Amino acid sequence: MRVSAQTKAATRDRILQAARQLLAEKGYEAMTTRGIADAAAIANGTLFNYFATKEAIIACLASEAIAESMKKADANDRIGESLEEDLFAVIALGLRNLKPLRKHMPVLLETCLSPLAVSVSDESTSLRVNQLEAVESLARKHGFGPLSATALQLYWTLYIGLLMFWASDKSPKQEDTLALMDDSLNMFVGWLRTEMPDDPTAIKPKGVSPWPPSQTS
Amino acid sequence: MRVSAQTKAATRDRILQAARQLLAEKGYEAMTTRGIADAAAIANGTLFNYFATKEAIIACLASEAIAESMKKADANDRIGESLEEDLFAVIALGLRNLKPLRKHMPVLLETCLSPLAVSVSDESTSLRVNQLEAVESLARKHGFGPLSATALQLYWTLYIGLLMFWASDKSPKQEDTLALMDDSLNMFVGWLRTEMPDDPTAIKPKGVSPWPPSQTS
DNA sequence: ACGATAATATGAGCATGGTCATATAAAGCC
DNA sequence: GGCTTTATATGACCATGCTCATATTATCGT
Repeated sequence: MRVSAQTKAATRDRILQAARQLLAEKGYEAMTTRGIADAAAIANGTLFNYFATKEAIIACLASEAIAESMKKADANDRIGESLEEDLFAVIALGLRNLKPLRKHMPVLLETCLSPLAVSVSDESTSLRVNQLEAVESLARKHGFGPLSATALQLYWTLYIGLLMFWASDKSPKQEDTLALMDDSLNMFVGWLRTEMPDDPTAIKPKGVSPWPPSQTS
Repeated sequence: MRVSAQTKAATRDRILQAARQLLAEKGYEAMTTRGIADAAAIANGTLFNYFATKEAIIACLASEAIAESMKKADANDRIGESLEEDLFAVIALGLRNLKPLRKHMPVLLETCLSPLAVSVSDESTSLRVNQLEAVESLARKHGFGPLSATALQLYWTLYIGLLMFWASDKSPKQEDTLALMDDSLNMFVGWLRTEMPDDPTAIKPKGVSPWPPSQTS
């Protein structure tokens, strides 16, 4: 039973669509693989030809959402006044794209985004790598040298913590999350300024020395 | 079938012991509730009279380990030169007590320690609360005002990130974890110094003004 | 057109975590 | 000691995630 690549892609899409809907309707646990298979009009076993595990399915949903936002962020390569500002913009964009999945972030984080994770799926690792590359590139543009592994580790930890907070943020427009984001980034970039050596090859914005570790914001 | 409190406690202990052993032997997934029940010489259903879920069992193991270290930390109320130093000591002690569970930290973190979590069990929330109280108390002793909710949030995020890293730290004596811990704490306390107002009611060590936001370490 | 081939679909089946009606026996009362 | 009460133990049972031997059918060589 050979099936054209087109058909396969279509089936994959049906699965993802079904999963998206069921996740929204009933939540992660009540969304069963049998339910997804039924909604996608395939047998239960077939589902696992497309995705190795139930987790892989939602990992894919999350991955798509974040990848989407990274693409948009890449397109807009305007450089802001500070690294904080630019990171803020990128992350905020990511949150906007993840909005439909917000209520299910705990599961997503536990299953596929956990920092330095067991690397469940390729999706999730590439997701992390991409994001960190974007951060590094932004940092470079703001006159920082290459970020140490530790710096990236800390960034990712703070990012995950932020997503966690966002997931259960009860404030009306989730403005508490924005506040936490502000603090996280201030803390992170402030620390970077004290730790990272200046990178002479970097593009320094406006001729202003990018590394006097003085001001807070 | 009434059973004395003694017997119940003994059964509970047998369960925990069995779980500890099976976890060490076979890992979390291969440790089945039936296996635990058998090893504890009770029926499968009985297990769930003592622990609501499989997760609750390991949450209990982790909780005990950390609580143990908190007790030791409380006993030793010597104040060091800096807040970083004291936090370092507390966390290092915690890691020592968690050592037997190190290889299973990912599961533990996912299931019962996740930040701002769904609050699976009382064990885990009280665990977080206790730890944060200890941090706050230490901060006070070093001349910081009461920590904001954000500060505690950031601390917990960094702590979880550290445990994550530790879990998969491949360096011989996990010295990379200590390095990350150092950086995390420097970043955190450095940020605290720029953010927190001085607290005049706090015990200030050695009459030295505890809040000039200048030096790095 | 028509097998032969092999990629894909299928669903019975497995072990698991967890539930619940029922069985069991310890404690209290006479 | 026998009878009642009731907290606890029990294991058959359920739905679930996932596997795998088998069935199915699109494609290709002729």
